[in-house]
Amino acid sequence: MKIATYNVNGVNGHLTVLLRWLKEAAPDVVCLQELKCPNEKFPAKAIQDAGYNAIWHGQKSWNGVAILARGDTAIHEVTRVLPGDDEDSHSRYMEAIVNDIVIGCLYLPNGNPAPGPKLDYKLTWLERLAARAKILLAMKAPVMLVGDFNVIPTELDVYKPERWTDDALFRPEVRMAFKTLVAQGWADALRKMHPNEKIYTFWDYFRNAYGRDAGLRIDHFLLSPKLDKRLLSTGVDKHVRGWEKTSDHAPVWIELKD
DNA sequence: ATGCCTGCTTGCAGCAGA
Repeated sequence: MKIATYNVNGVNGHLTVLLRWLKEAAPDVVCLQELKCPNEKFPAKAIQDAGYNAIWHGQKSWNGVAILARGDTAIHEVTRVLPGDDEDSHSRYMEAIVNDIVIGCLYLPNGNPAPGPKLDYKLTWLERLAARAKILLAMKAPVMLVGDFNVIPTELDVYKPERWTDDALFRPEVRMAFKTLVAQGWADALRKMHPNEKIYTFWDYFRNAYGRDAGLRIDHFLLSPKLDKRLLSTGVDKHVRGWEKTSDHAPVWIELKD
C-alpha cells in the first residue's frame, strides 16, 4: 500500500498538477493540505473522475485538509477537529480510518512571524497534537500522523541552518516540541529509512530555490510501532516541484506491507 | 531588515505562506 501526502497550495489553482501526479504516482491513499477553498468549492468531481473517494474539510482562502482513497476503498471519518480548543476555527486536521489504519492528516500552523501570537498558536497546536497522538498510540492500533508539520526537525533538513535559527519552522522550542512528540514512540518514516541523506519536501518560490535545491524537509510521516514494522520504502516525488503551475511542496510517500 | 514568488480575495493591493 502506497500512502502519500501533498501540500497542494490551492487545490483548484493547482488541480491540473494534482491530477497529473495522481495518474502518474497512483497512490492508494493521499493526504492533502492547503486546499485554500471552502467545502463547496472542493473539486470533488475531478477527483472522483480520477478514481478517488474523498473526504475534505475546507475553509475560505486558507488551510483545508482532505483524505483521498483510490477505487472502492472506504474512508471512515473519525473527526475533523483537533481536540483541545473549541475556539479554533482553522481547518487543519482530519482523522479517518482507511484499510484499518487510523490516519491523522494535518496542516500544522506556520508560526511566523516569531515570536508572537502566531508562534504561540503553533506551540499550543503542537501540544494539542501531542495529546491526541498519545491517545492514538495507547490504542495500540496501526496509526499514522501525516502531513505538513511546518517543522524542520534537524540541521540536516534545511539547506542553510544558520539562516533559519529564528524562524518558526526551526526555532529550538518548535524542534523540541516535535522531538518530544516523536519520542512518544513514533517513527519519522523518511528519516528512519534514510538516516544521513539530504531530503527536502519544500522549495520556496523565491530566488529560484528549487533550481538551487535550497529546500526544507517539513512534510512528515509519523508511524506507530505496528506500521513502522510494515514500512518498505519512502520517497519524495521531487520532479513534481519542477512542473508548470506547481505547488511549493512536492508529494511525499511511503510504501507499507499489505 | 526587506523583498523576492504565488494563491487567494465580494480583489485590482494586501495578506499569508515558509
